[in-house]
Amino acid sequence: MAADDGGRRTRRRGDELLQAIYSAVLSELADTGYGGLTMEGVAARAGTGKAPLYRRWNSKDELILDTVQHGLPTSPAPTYSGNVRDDLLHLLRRFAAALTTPFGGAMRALLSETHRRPDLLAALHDIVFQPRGRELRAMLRDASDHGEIRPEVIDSHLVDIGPEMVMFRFLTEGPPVPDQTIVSILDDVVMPLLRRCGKAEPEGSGGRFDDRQQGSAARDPCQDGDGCGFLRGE
Amino acid sequence: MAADDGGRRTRRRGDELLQAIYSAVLSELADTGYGGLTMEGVAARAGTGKAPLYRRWNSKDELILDTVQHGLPTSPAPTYSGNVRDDLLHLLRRFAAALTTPFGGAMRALLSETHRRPDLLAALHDIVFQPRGRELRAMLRDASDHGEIRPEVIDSHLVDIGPEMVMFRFLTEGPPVPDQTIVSILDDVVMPLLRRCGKAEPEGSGGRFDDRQQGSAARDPCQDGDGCGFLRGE
DNA sequence: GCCTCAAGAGGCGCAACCGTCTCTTACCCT
DNA sequence: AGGGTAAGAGACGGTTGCGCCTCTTGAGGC
Repeated sequence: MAADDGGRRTRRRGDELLQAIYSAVLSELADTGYGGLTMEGVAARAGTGKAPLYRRWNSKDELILDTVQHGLPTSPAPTYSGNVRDDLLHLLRRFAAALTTPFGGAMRALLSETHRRPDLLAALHDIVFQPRGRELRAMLRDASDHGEIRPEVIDSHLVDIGPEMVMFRFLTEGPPVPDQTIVSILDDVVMPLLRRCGKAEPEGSGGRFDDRQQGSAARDPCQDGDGCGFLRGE
Repeated sequence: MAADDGGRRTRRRGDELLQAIYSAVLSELADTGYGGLTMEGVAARAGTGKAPLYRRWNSKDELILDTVQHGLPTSPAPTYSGNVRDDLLHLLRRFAAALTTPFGGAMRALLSETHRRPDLLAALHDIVFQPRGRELRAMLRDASDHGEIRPEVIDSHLVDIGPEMVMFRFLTEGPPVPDQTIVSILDDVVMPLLRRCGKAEPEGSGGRFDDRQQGSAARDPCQDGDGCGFLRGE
């Protein structure tokens, strides 16, 4: 009955079983969505029974949260090679490729539930967004040291636009994100913003801002140094 | 039992009832998600029974698709006032405000299902993305005629970045999108890209593109004139 | 004011899933 | 080798929603 074996004779335990369950949760999320995920479906896909699930987790929500915290695939940190465009292109392509795996479907399903599950949103930020944002910024710092990009953008949200737009295209058009879309995002949006183009001064005519709380954020977000996670300030 | 009346004595018919059902569907989508939406929940929230639902639609999927096609709230088309930044700021704020209503929650729920429901994705594009993209472009054409922005960006995806980023922030942080985020998106990303900053030429060193299919798309997307819907080419 | 139609309410059988449980049996430790 | 532990499988009662149904009653046309 197991989905991924033809007639396994061995009986898995411990970490091997755990990884199979995590993998099954991601696939179930991708296939059936958050609301459609069932414990029986996870058990069947993992080739196990419900008892091992309920022995480890008390509920579906706990299982999913734990999967986010410990069962998501990891990706290697980007490194600076001397050409920041090549590095970013590689990073965006890797990201787009990852979204074609169950990881992408799971992300889609999880994002639709974040307003009902703040703990899940926090976990996504802790596990996915902020670590990858930190790695990306470390790489861009090297690029900045070589004069390839403006240093002041590194601590701004501008850095995150590339992955954000790839993710957005994934969400609204589904995988795979075409390679030419990735290249366009990089060359038409990301590189111009990172390289030379400063921020636009609001038109000289009239009041510069009609906002209440513009402060420094509207002009130079995150200049305070922290508060610049991958997708949101922390 | 009805959610929105205290003890209605009247009995609604025709369009009044239809609108109540559409509204209930949107609220249910926002509250319970796509998988969590039930016909009984819709009926209860609309203050009606299941029979009027099944009299009009054969299934849950049909009801939801029809709601997308006929029950979504409309927004006034943006007009050019002489200052494109003010107009875009107003547009983005209006969009962000709309996302705090059940419309936003419904969009979140629907987007998580688009890979399973291509018809739904197509409906979203036909009803939401493309019409609004057309209106936005019409407004920007006026701005271009006044020399406020570069004319060549109007038929590119750059135009859509503003709404896209607001939507992305909504999806990953939940409503409401802070006003300073909107202002930052506008002044740090959208206006610089629309105004003066050309696209980046890939570094002179080495091969310009290591892509297979760069063609014209990587350098000047959508210069062919069509294929530039709000969120995707058509 | 009568008559028709459909709204509002909810019962019904069916199916799926939950969370618990029992039972057998493979794995691991000593 | 033997014994404890947990994996794999699935039965169970309970709950929930589906889709269909009936029934009563208010609304609107004539």
